[in-house]
Amino acid sequence: MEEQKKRILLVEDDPNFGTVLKDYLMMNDYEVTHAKNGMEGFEKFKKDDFDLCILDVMMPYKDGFTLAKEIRDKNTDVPIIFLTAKTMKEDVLRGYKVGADDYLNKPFDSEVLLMKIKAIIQRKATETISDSKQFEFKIGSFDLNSKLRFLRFKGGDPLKLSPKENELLRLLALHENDLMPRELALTKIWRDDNYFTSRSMDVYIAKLRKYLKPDEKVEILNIHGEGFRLVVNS
Amino acid sequence: MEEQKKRILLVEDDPNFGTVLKDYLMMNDYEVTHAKNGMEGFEKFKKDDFDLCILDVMMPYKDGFTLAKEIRDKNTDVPIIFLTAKTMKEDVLRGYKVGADDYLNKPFDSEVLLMKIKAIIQRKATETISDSKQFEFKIGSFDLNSKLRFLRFKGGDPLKLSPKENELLRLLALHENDLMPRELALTKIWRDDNYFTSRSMDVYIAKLRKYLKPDEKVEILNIHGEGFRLVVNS
DNA sequence: CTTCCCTTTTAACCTTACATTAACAAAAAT
DNA sequence: ATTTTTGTTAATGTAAGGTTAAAAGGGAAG
Repeated sequence: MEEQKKRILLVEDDPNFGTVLKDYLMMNDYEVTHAKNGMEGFEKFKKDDFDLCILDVMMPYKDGFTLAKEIRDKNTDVPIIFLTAKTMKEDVLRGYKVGADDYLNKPFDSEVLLMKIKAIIQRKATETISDSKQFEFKIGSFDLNSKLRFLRFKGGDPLKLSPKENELLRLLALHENDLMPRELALTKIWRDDNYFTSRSMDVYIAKLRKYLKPDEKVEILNIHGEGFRLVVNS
Repeated sequence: MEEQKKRILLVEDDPNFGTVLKDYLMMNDYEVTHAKNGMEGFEKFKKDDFDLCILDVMMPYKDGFTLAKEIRDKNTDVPIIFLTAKTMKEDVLRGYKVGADDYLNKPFDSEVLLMKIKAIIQRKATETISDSKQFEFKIGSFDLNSKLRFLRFKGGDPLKLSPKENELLRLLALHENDLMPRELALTKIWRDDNYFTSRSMDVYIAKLRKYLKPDEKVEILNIHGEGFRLVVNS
């Protein structure tokens, strides 16, 4: 059963150690983004959604704590694990202060790290209850519930949407009446922008158009070379 | 306002170390129950509600893991911290398997322990908001008593549920009409998310559907790749 | 220790759901 | 005019879920 891979942001300045760790994590089915310093780490963090951050404490320019604090300011929820050089009590305490979820002393056992990662990610998974209103949209006379993945026309029987259909329609709805760039959907939903994913997206646009036909006020327009626009005519 | 003191169950066979640790925790405003071995630990656990369990791994008669497993069977939520004699990888891994939240190697720094305790208790506190003591549910014309593990249809003869059936139905009921993520059930009930546990869960879903058949208004819907939804149609 | 019963997991087989790719048509851009 | 982009439908391959049955565990009682 292919689960969605969990995404990890790894910030580690030692290139050897960083690469080894990255490879190890990737071998264990995580999608890893490796940043070589605090600056880069923060940039990458802002660009993407991660399920976990692993931060080295000792780094030039911007140490792990400072980075963690910045990350916490943007997002109070991502779990953070610190890698500390050795048992430095101050480090550990400071880490917890900025809201770390755990720490590991180098050198550490890789299997233990894996277990911690698993435990932490699972923990977060159970916490995530519901931010309901993020997931409900009105599109003309349709109701889209993108958490339960259905589309209902005027209180009729809900039409089940596939994950991709759902995500795409949701993105369009988020940009209602505005341009939803092709590239955006491809990078956010397909996580890759190439000929095939692009054609795949077109197929999904066709499906959505079919679903939305019952309300002739709602249409998905193409903006050649740019993307699509979900419009609701009054 | 006087905060309710957090209750800790400390199971540690070394009388000296145990007493010192207990005193230290009490000095830091925790209410501590100290059990000298696994048996006693379990007895005390059953008698009271605790916010956290700290278990020594190495104990005569009943080691920390066995105890943890018993505790987990009774309560899937209490955080557990293990104290391991030294960095024994096997211990650590085994600990996580039975659902530990963390572990500490002896000798450890007491301040670090305090931080961990604080972090863990806080974590649970944010998780456990409304989800407190919900053990009785109305599901269409069924009554589920998940404390006694039975399901009754319109006041008829109660059907006895197995532990897993019960837990699963309870989770579904807690999320009635909403998505109950697969991952949630697997991590909370099966404590592991892999192909086999996932298939096992499907088997249980089939069983529950059979049990719920008498009321055709009640159904368990699948949301492909996400989880299940217990719906009660009006 | 063995047997029995209850629970859970594993296996097997089948159905449904999804995403991708191909193929061809139509628009739009150059 | 012809190259690129988009529209649409259908075919294909794979993964997830439904269901039943058999195997494996585990605890209590004999």
